[in-house]
Amino acid sequence: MKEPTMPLAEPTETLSTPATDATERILAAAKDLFAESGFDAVSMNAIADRAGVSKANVFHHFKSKNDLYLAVLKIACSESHAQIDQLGSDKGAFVARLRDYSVSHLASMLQDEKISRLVLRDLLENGPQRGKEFAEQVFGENFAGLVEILRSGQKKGELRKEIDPAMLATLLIGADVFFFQSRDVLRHFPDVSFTAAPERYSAMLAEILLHGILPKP
Amino acid sequence: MKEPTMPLAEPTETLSTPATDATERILAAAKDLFAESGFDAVSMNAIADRAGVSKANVFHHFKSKNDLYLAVLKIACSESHAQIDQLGSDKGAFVARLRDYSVSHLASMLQDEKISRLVLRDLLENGPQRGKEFAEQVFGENFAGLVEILRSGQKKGELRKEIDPAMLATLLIGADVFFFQSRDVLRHFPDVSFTAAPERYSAMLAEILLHGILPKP
DNA sequence: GCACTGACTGACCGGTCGGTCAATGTGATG
DNA sequence: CATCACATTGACCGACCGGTCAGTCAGTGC
Repeated sequence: MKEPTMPLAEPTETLSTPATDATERILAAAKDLFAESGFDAVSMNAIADRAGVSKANVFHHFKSKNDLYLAVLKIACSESHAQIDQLGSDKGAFVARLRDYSVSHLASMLQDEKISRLVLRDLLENGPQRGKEFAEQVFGENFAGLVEILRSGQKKGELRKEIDPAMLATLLIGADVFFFQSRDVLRHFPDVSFTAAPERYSAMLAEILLHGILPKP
Repeated sequence: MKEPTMPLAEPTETLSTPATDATERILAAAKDLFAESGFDAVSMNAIADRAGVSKANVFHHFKSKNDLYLAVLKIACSESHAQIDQLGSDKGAFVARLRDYSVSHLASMLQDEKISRLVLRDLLENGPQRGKEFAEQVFGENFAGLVEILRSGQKKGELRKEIDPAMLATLLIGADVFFFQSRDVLRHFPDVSFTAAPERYSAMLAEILLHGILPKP
């Protein structure tokens, strides 16, 4: 926990860097630590140390620990939202779209692990609602978008009528979330061979689901 | 957080109850609180209060907070293990077995919510390994048992050869874990209709998977 | 020169944390 | 009754928590 690193990042930039330099360093440090260990397990001292500022300065830029956490979560949610937006491309056949969604969704989760962990932790924790609103909105739009894709496919007859789109969406997202959460554990099991190859996991997932989804095999 | 409840549970039993009365009350209180809020967010004072004893007495029966947590987790794991053992009944056809497993597994998770939350939290947390060994063992045996069922079904030709048993097992367990974790969130989504009916969720899950699994639809 | 501002800091606050300890009560054994 | 083992307790400790505060300092406008 002792990291007095980066006392001064780039001394040559002291004039060119904006006044918000410290604020951004604090946000970055908080993002890392909150994502890694959660709200309770991170102290303002630790954040200040990693950001290279004093604890009092953190309170100068953010009125409370909760405020800082909300700021971090808001940024994470907006970044998450941006990634999700470019997921539902309307091109191609339904099967291709679903395969694409499966691969892209998991890949985007793994791409910025910190953000995913941050949002997921806040969303699935049942403690005091800190910023559950933001996280739930992101998750909700993600979910609704997927349901929409499935429903449109269902109307065109590319998805069996008996299938509940919300159930299938839950299964798709749940499979990705579970992979994200448990890959470190699954890695220890001899039977599991896909923990290091998420794209293979996505492909197998789509394969299993499709052959139960397609109306005519 | 103020619950001075049960100062004396049953005063008539003071003699009939064994000397380990306090120990059991401490374990019960710790189980509840740890399952509800996790290790860090629970103080020894809170546990002592709920158990109706002094904090010093808790330290008399358990040498440290970590020790108490491990004791709770050990019990939870053994109970979890007992429930899992009666899951893999060898009777019936493969399809029925898989349907049965899907329903029973989720039901057993929901039956003792505290235990499930406790084990899952410890297992999926990436912080310091408190008792990850125990939780991982339980989860591992659960997983291995399911893989075994699937493999035997595959040998008899009741499961497509292209299917990776470990992948299918991950999907089955992951679907249940995700449902368990996110049902409070999913409940807020208008498209979702199964949050209050886990047996319907299990049935739909089996339905989707089977029609992709069965070699001849 | 001077007033003003915002970034920044070390020292400090009340409170809670996990953990310790000497003292007291109690029940069984002799 | 004396003794011993053990359950139980309130008082206490140092460490750390989130948060506050008085004050330093560099830059800016007049």
